Amino acid sequence: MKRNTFQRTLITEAIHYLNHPCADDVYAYVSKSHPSISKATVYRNLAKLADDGHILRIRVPNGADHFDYQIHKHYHFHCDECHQLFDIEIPYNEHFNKINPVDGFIINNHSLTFNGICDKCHPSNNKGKKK
Amino acid sequence: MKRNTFQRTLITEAIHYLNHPCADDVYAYVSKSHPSISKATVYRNLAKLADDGHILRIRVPNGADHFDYQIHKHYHFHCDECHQLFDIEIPYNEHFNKINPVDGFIINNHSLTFNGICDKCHPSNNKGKKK
DNA sequence: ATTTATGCAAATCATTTGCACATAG
DNA sequence: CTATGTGCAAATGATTTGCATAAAT
Repeated sequence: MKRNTFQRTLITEAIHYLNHPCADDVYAYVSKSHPSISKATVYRNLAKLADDGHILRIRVPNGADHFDYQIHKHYHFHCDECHQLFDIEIPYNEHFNKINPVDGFIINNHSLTFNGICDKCHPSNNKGKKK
Repeated sequence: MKRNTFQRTLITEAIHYLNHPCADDVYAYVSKSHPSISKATVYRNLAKLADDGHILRIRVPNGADHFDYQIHKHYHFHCDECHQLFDIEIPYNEHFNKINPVDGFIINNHSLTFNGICDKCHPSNNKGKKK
C-alpha cells in the first residue's frame, strides 16, 4: 500500500511541469524547493509511478530514460545534440504489436524512436542553441 | 589510418560467428582463444568497426548495445527474458526518415524495436530456457 | 621511427540497492 | 505501532578514458 509523501507529490508535479524530463531533470527541479531530496528517492518514485501506470517511461536508445505524464503510447524524437525529447505526431501503431514475425514469439510492445537534430540545434538556426 | 591487429581480426570474426552479440559476448568469445584481450580493446574495436560502417550497432532500449555484421538497416526483437536479439522480417521503412513531424527538425534515422518473450523463454515451452 | 593500438585500472553515467532512520496511515 | 518511504553511500552494469607500453606500417 502506498503513501503520499511530500517528495512523491513534488516529483509528480515536476513531471507535469517539465517537458519529457529524465530523472536528473526531475531531481534538479525538485531540489530547488526541497534541497534535501535524494536522487534515490527520485528514481524510486519515478519507477513506482511508471509501474503503476501514472506516468510513462520512455526508454531512449542511448541516453537516460525520460518520463511523460501523457500515458497514452506515442512516439518520440530524440535530438542527438541537446538530448531533448519531443512528441511525434504519428499515431501509435497498435498493429505492430500483432505481427507474428517468428513463430512462438510474443510481442508485448514496440518502441519507435526518431533521432536527428531539432530546430534549435540545427546549424541554420542562428538564434543559438537552447539549453 | 588503421592497422590490422590480431585482436581486431578476432573481434571481427566473433561478430560473424555470434548472433547479434553484445560487447560482453564478443569479449567472452575472443577470450577463449586470446585470454589476454581486454574489454577496452573490444569496446574500442566495436566502436571503430561500427563507425566505419563495417558492422551495425544496435541500440536496445534498456540493455547493452548489440552488434550485427549485417549492415543493412533492419529491425529487431528483444527478448525481455534472455535479452537475445532476433531479426524481424519486416522491411526497413525508409519513409519514416522522410516525415516532417515538426518544422525544422532533421530526422537522421529511426529505431524500431519490438520486445516481448521469445519462443525459448515462453512458459509454454517445456524444452527449457536457452542460455 | 612514428603513429596507432593494447592492457590495465580508474573514471563516468544511469540506475539500483542495503541499511538505519523517519514518517504516513 | 508497523509497514512503507527516505537519505546516504556504496554497488552495479555498460561503456569510456588516461596512461605507459607494445606492435603495425
